[in-house]
Amino acid sequence: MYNTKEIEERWQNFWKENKLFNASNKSDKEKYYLLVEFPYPSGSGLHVGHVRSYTALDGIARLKRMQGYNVLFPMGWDAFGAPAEQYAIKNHIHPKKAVEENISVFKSQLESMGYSFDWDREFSTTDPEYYKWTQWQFLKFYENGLAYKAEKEINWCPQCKTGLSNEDAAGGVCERCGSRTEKKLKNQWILKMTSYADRLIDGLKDTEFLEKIKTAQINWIGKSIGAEVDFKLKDTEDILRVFTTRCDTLFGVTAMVLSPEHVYLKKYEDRIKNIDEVKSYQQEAKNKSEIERTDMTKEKTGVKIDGLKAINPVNNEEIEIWISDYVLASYGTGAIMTVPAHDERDYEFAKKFNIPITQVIAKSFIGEDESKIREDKPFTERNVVNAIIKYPTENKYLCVQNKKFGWINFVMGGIEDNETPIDAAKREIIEETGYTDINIEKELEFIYFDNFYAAHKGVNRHITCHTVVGKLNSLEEKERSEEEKDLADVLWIDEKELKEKLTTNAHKYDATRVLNNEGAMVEDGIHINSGFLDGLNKEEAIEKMLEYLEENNCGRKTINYRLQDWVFSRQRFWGEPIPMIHCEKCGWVPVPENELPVLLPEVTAYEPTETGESPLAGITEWVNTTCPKCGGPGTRETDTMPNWAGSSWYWLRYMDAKNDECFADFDALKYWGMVDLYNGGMEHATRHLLYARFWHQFLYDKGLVPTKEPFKKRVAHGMILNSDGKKFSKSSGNGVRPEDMVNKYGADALRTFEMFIGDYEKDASWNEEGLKCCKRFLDRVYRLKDKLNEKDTYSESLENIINKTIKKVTEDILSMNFNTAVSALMILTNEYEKEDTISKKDYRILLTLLNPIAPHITEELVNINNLGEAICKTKWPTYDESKLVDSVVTIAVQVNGKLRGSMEVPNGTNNEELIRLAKELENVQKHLIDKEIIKEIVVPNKIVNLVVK
RNA sequence: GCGAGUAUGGUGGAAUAGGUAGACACGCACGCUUGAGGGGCGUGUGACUAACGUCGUGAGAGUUCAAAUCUCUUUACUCGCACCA
Repeated sequence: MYNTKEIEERWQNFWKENKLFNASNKSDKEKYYLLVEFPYPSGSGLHVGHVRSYTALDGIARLKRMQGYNVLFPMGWDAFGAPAEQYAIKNHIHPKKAVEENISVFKSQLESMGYSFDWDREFSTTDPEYYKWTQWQFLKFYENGLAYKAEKEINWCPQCKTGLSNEDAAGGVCERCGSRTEKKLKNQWILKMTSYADRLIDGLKDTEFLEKIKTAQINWIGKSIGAEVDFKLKDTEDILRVFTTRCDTLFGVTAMVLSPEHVYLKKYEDRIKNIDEVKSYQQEAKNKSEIERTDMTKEKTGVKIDGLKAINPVNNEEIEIWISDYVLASYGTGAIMTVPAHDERDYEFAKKFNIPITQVIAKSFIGEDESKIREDKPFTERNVVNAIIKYPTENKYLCVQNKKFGWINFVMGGIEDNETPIDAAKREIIEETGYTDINIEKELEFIYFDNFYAAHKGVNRHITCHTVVGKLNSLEEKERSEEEKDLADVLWIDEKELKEKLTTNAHKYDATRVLNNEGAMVEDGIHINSGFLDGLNKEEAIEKMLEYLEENNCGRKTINYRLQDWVFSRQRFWGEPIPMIHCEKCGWVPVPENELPVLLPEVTAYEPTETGESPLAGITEWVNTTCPKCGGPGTRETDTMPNWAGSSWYWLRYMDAKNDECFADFDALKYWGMVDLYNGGMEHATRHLLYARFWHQFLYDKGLVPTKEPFKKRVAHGMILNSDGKKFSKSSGNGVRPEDMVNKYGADALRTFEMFIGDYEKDASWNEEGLKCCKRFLDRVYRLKDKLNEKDTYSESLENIINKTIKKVTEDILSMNFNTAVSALMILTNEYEKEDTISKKDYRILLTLLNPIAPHITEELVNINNLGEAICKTKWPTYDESKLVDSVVTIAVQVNGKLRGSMEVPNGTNNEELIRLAKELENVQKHLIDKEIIKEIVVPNKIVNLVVK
């Protein structure tokens, strides 16, 4: 019928020759900046996943251009980094050469898809003209004290022989090669990203990122507000500083725990009597992989330090100090105070090593239910025990039901002065239920408070509850007193029903604690055993404790972040050289700006070295240089930047890509401002976006860019999965190559299909049948040319649907609901097919609306049918509001909310008339017989509902 | 464990200021076209029922004249973070 290849090439050349998609930096038009993450030009070529997001934004770009915007829609290459280097090593070609080849494949693939990129602004992060400015910006960080060199334990991948950021080595596995990472000390360049932590959170307010992206970033930064507390180290001048979010629990501290890397272990080596044991534990921790260390299912380990003790600043108690690998060196101060009563991990540790557990917070049900007390009666204090007793053989629990009020609860009663809670429980069980063969196993560790009106004594009880747990060995019993029999019935309640049937929240709480076998008491409550904090709730207690700590100079309010500074060094060849020179006399000296870029030297071997140094370290003629400051001998930094560096400012370069005076002219930066819409994968929601925002915020602070934030709106496309719903992977060899699909069905069909495949934000499974159907749809559009008549106005019968479709397609594309936009165009096509003939204008409007998604075939059809100027040179259509209204509407008629009929009426028929007509419907009348209408509900133009009785 | 999200026919998915659930497709069935295949065209297609009807948006409650949509509870799956003190 038609040759897609021929048509596509013709129009791609037409766009190129006429430079139709080049954005101008000077224009009266309103600007619109669309950005897709620039690809990594890998050896495997373009993926169907790329096609999805590029087509989506291309559609928006084409539509916006036709709407009269000056659209910037650029493309470039993120070509530095380990994968390009690995690829080069594997295929024995220079990375530069490999990158060039890959880029040319990628570019021709992109061009064959018909994307409307402004190729005049293309660049690669590996171009010296680009990385000159990446280096220049690094120097700005350095000048402002935000780049520093530090000896830092890094994640080391023995396979790739390189240092990795925490991000690249998440979970103790190298992101690139999947091998286990080790820890290694290295002197690294680090960017002080943590000093922007708050800004990175606050700045989100100025963006319209997807909510889930905002939360992901906030979680990643992991801000937590707490306090530093200084414990005196007994018999020394030192203090042991810890970070805690719960300084209110300081009276519950029963141990201190240091991370195995803590500096005091070295410093006080001589005092530690069991230093050998400590050292071997440190060694063990070091040898463990990150995975083993962070495996939460494993049991806690640790060693008590014999010879060091800490002093609790609130009560001067001496506290034992331990080391354990559950305390991380990298967070807070690398040491913690242990409050086993109220922290799960500390509880587990304490149980394992028999560390005392001191309850300092008690759950309280007081004030929860005012109806339980009588305001006119006095309060009395009482100690009470609840007995949770299991049936001898089944999962049932012993309860009693009050005959007068119906309340159900566990056996409970007061504890007399000479009794333990266990004694009291036994006595009460015998009295209340008659069972005698009782085995109390334990008393729960944590008490709680409750209150109620004790009717038989005429007083309100303020009770302190102890809970005991046990079972009956047998159902042996003795007769209960008449009084008890009158008061309550004995019930056995199944484990599953327990929480529903128990009356009070306090007893439900007890049931939960026992059934779930709960450990630490982590809920909020009232402070006890806490000196000046007793009786306070959590917030009050934290505030008061902070005051105390500050007055006594032993602590202060502090904020901690999960986010860490950005390790900016890589021991690799294929990256931007870090433009620093080391001089024996002057230390680290920046390369003068006029000597930038520091070019990568030509080398023959770029494989990483066994020593862990960058391959650059071996090239003495490159390394040896003179110190820019004193003129003496100097050596160049041989580490290179991570591949996140080049992508941390690339959107700025697009604004003025050929500038050789500066990274981009300030007027150009001002003209384009924020990226209006930035699309990329969810996998970049934290790392790339945070690095990019950090970088941009810094440039803003230095007055180098005009906006606080780089991106206004960020969206994320769903992945294209294979037909089994799994990720495409190289190893399983199930990839779909876009060029194969283009050859078979054409670029337009592939574009249309990937837009129709489903919700843009959700993952979608590849299915070639669906692609065929989209090709069929385009064929149908093509065949409509046979119905053309000579008229140049909309066909009257189609006017309404045409206007509706203009509205729908415009809104849907701009709101990224591409699937429903395609669906609307299919519906319009169906309508056209029902007509005997269609006008030129009818046809042209369909082709125009379809153009952003299928640009080649639509231009071709306009051209061969003499429908006027090329679509991409014309205005995007607007709809006529007055033509959107249907003259006749269908009204659904319901009786009691159930559909009983429908009727066609003129639009705007009044309510009385609608009700009258509705009642006349045969099927409706049937349901009105012998019924009285009590309510008539009308939603104009939609529904009539008759409520009958 | 914490955080976020998702759940609708045989399938992909439509429909949320609450208002005819299943648009548009795929698949399937039947028919027409064709020597046949492919392709095209047409009709039908949530379940149960002979039918009137009844049921139906993961499950269970609730609010309402009316719930896929709002509230509460709950299950499963996906993603992110995870011994973060």
